[in-house]
Amino acid sequence: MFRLLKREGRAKRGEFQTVHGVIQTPVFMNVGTVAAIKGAVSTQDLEEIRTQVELSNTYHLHVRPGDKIIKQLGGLHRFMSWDRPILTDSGGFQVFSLAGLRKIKEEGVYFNSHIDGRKIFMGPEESMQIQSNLASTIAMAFDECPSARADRAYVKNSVERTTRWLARCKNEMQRLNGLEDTINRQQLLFAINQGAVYPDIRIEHAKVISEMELDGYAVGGLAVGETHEEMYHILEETIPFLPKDKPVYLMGVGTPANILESVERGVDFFDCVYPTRNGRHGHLYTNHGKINLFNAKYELDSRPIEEGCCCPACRRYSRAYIRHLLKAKEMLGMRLCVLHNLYFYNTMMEEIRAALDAGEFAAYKKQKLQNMSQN
RNA sequence: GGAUGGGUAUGCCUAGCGGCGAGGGCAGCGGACUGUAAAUCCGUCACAAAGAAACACCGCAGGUUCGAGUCCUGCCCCAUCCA
Repeated sequence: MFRLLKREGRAKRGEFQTVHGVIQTPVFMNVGTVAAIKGAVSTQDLEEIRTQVELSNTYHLHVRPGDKIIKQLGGLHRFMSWDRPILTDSGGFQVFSLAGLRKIKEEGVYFNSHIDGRKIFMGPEESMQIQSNLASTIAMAFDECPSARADRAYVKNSVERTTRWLARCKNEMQRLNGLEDTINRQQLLFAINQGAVYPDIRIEHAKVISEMELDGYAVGGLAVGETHEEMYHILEETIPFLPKDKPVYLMGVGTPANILESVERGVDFFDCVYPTRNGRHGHLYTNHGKINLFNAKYELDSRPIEEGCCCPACRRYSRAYIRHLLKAKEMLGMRLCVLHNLYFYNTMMEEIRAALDAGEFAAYKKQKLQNMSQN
């Protein structure tokens, strides 16, 4: 399933086989929480900017339009017209991000819908059933993502519950994959390591879940308030205790620099809202650092966002024009910015893979970081 | 010429109905955002300034009052209507 092609230190170049095609790793998954990449991005756009995997969310799609409706329509792939891999997050992150709207119990989590306030219960079994209905390529285990500021006792408790939840997820997923009317009967399941910034809890949890034989292993609960150094330290401490023959997914991360540092520490999968959200907010990634197109200094700038960039925005439009679109709140402005940023991320991942293939990742990383810090 | 309604800070719009050192919105300028409750949020937006000390033309000029953006008088503009 996961084939290791090359190693450089802890960094890995691999291929992950799925029923929806092969994923070349390291990979950045493009985030489309509600089965849409915000910013009016179409499937055709994603093909053009060479997206490999799209990410959607269990909680959001359960609330609207409803996973049963998506199942009736043939699953998420058919629904959104995307035939390549899709990873669905389990709703675990919403336990964290919707903190004001939920209550955690052993059986699962009681949410109040952020759309209409109605009560929703989601536990490990429900999350698996929803993800099975969505028929994503990869399902994520239902976890709790504790805050970086949570104290040790809370985190220990929470992680132990997440482990019990993982066992339930695995059983339920096996059951669902065995059912006749399941759309994707080869749906994969990734476990999620937690433990906040406590290395011993992380390591202990990594050991326990490694023995449970999942298809991949995520590191969750990072980039939620701790420093970059703490995050890198946790990755260094934890990843060695995850299975060597399974992909490692760092959830929700991150900046281009975060990705380069994390690839070096053994991460294979990434996802982050930065390229899409920052794009919508006019913040653009370039090889010379990040620029904010809303700034007055770009008013008369007739250059593309980045010289030499082949994305749909840079091939035709100037910074001044895109700035105007953003200021005029024209949708095209956001769209072009989101496409540029996703293209930047997807292209950087291609460069990373090429560098790993060539055994030159260390040099590539150093050069890329140096370039990007110029601004 | 008459009637009515208005003129509020750096651009525009607006709250205000005797305690205002004047509230809000837009525009402008800047920032934040890491498994997306986010095309969102925050700051700034007269001058000066951490001081019981400084201090704005609320169209203009007077007046009433302890106190006026608010009330009164006159004037100047703007809008609409009528001659």
